[in-house]
Amino acid sequence: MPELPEVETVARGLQLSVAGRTIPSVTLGKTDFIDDPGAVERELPGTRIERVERYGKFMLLRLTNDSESAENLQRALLVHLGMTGNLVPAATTTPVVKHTHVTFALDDGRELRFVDPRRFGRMAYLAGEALQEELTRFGAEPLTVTPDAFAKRIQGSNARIKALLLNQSVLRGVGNIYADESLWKAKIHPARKGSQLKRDESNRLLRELKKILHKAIELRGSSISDFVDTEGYAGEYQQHHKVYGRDGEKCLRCGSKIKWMPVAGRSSHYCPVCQRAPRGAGKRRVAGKGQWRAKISTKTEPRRQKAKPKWRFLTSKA
DNA sequence: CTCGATCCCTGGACGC
DNA sequence: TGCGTCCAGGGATCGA
Repeated sequence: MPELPEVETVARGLQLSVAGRTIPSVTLGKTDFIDDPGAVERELPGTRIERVERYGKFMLLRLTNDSESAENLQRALLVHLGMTGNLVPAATTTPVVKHTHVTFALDDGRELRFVDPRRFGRMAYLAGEALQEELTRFGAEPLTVTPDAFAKRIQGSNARIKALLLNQSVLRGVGNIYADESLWKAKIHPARKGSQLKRDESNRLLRELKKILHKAIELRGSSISDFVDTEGYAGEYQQHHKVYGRDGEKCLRCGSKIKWMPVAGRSSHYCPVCQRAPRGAGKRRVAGKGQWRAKISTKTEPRRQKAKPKWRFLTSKA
């Protein structure tokens, strides 16, 4: 599942493989994950992929056309890989795998294919102010944020630290795996409130998060299900996970049993001894009863049907 | 402000 | 073997 290191891996691969190429044409399959499919079909042909960057968990394909200088990169294709998405360069003779939803022809005869079985990925063509506006919705880049800025965002909130790490408007790029791993390394319980973290804890957390992200990038990310880089190789960081997916196994630091609890709607893996729980953690108030009950999952009822709101990059006001 | 619940989606794991 | 069911999870939205 692509988080910052996986997206960085793919972006670097694409920078080497497709930067500089022009897109003669675009072919769309299913489009329900595209903000404005018409814009992609209309605007992409004839543009050049100037460079490929990572922005949080997004990839930015910076585009130019003939009349623009490469310095004026006011157009971009934003691609979010969701959980199962990937952008893969391929020869046209390479068989098209199932769930290939977008094909960008390239001027060297190859294709860039967007494949995403679950279609949790997102794609949008944005230009000018809309592009700028979209990018400002996101928080700081984890690899470069200063300890001061990080502490300010964390300590200024009563939300739980796990939720803050996952919140893309606080930090951009951190997902469930690297949140759990960095909290374990920094010995901070996921349910601690941001405002309750001491400055040295906030510093430690950021330091460990950066180290983990760098190491994971070095190892081309974590391949949990079927993540592969641009050349088809799996990442290796999953072999270094200390808590993620290890519930029931022994803590590699103290030998206690790794536990699991839902925090911020996501499974959180932690060591109950190394990462001391805040007061009241693991309990919640049951509405109307005035009782406390263990928070361990009461599984949800069967869902009802509901109209599907079309996903938008920008909060639509029209 | 912060929370949980719900929805999107499909493949893989698991139970019978 | 072949069903059905549950689950994973990033992110938007909505109501509490």
